[in-house]
Amino acid sequence: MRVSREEAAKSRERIIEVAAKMFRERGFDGIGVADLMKSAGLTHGGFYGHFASKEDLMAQACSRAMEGSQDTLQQLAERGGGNALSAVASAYLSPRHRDRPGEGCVLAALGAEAARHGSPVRGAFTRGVRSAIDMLARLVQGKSKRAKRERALAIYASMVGALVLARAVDDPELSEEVLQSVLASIARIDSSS
Amino acid sequence: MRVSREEAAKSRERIIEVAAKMFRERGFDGIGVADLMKSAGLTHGGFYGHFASKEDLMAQACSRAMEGSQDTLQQLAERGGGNALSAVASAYLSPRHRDRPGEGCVLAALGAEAARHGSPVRGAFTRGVRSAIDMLARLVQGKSKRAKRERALAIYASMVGALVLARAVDDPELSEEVLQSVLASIARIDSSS
DNA sequence: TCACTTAGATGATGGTCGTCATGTATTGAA
DNA sequence: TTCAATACATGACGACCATCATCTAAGTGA
Repeated sequence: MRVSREEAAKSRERIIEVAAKMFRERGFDGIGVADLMKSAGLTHGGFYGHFASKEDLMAQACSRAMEGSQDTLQQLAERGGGNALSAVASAYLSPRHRDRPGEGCVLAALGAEAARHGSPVRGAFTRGVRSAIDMLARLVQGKSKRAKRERALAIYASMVGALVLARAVDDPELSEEVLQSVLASIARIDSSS
Repeated sequence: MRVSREEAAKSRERIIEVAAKMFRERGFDGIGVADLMKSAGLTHGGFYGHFASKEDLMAQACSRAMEGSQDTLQQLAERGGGNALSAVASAYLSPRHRDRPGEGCVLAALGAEAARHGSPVRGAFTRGVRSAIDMLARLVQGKSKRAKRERALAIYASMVGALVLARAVDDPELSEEVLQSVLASIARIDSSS
């Protein structure tokens, strides 16, 4: 059942896209190659024609997911106008984001697991973190470039941590409180001078 | 090979202790029941005499790890004297903590994975988060109890997020920068009125 | 049009996993 | 001292896993 070059490229994209979503939803170990391929409308056999290994796909899926998040945040920032940081932060710290890990931040969903993997995966995360920091640094207030960057890092860390906490916790009220408190704190960090 | 009640209780403790460490190091899916039991000096057969399932052990191991972290932070706070928060934060955000997940914060190591599990595991996390917040709220400055708690939550989230970022990232310099920036930010949050 | 290439399907490999049934030796109670 | 209870060992189970060999049918370049 051969398909055209074009179709094959589309298949490859579909696999990466599906993987980017399902890894975030279920974790790297929570979904197997065969199920991934089935979700992309294929059987497991063709997998190793597209990717060197599952870890190879993991790295590519993480890169893809990072790019997606980057685009989303960029759009939020542009639409947010004068209050770009607050637009970004309140979308990131929304119940909607908390409840849809498959479309959300890769760091919050897979950061801890990524730490246990090799260079390809970690490299994707490193690039993603760098560009997120750069983007946030453009949105925060601050006297110097240095101060802005430091603030951006602190804000990014608190957003990621808040999402991890809000997801791990069983009590909806506590979960909500985490999101709200960190949102308030970010506003305070940004407006302090 | 039967053993005294006392010995059996010790075995049980050993299994929980080993699991608390290895789950944090390798993730819930990264270590199997058989290997866990071998690390505790036993064979896999006795496992289901002590625990109802692997998930049952996961929950108990997380509770145990939470208690351990709580004790560690408590000691740091007491020894830190007037600067208790800074003592806690700089230990939490140290390279040592980053590089030893097996003895460190469960939230940072397993929070994202825990979100994909059932009530027993999530419940352990909920209790752990609550007591960490309560402890931090006693260390931070603030006008009201309410303000202290909000600050404690924000600080906790930023610490957890910073550790996740610092571990996920491949570049040692960037990793160090994350820890330092968040440490500085926490000091600023605490001293701002 | 024909030969070559190749995307993807089928199926098998050896390994690991959680879980449970059974055996056995020792403890703890009568 | 005897006997039931039980902590742990051995071993097996069915399910799943990543990976690869092989086959096929259809696209591609000549």
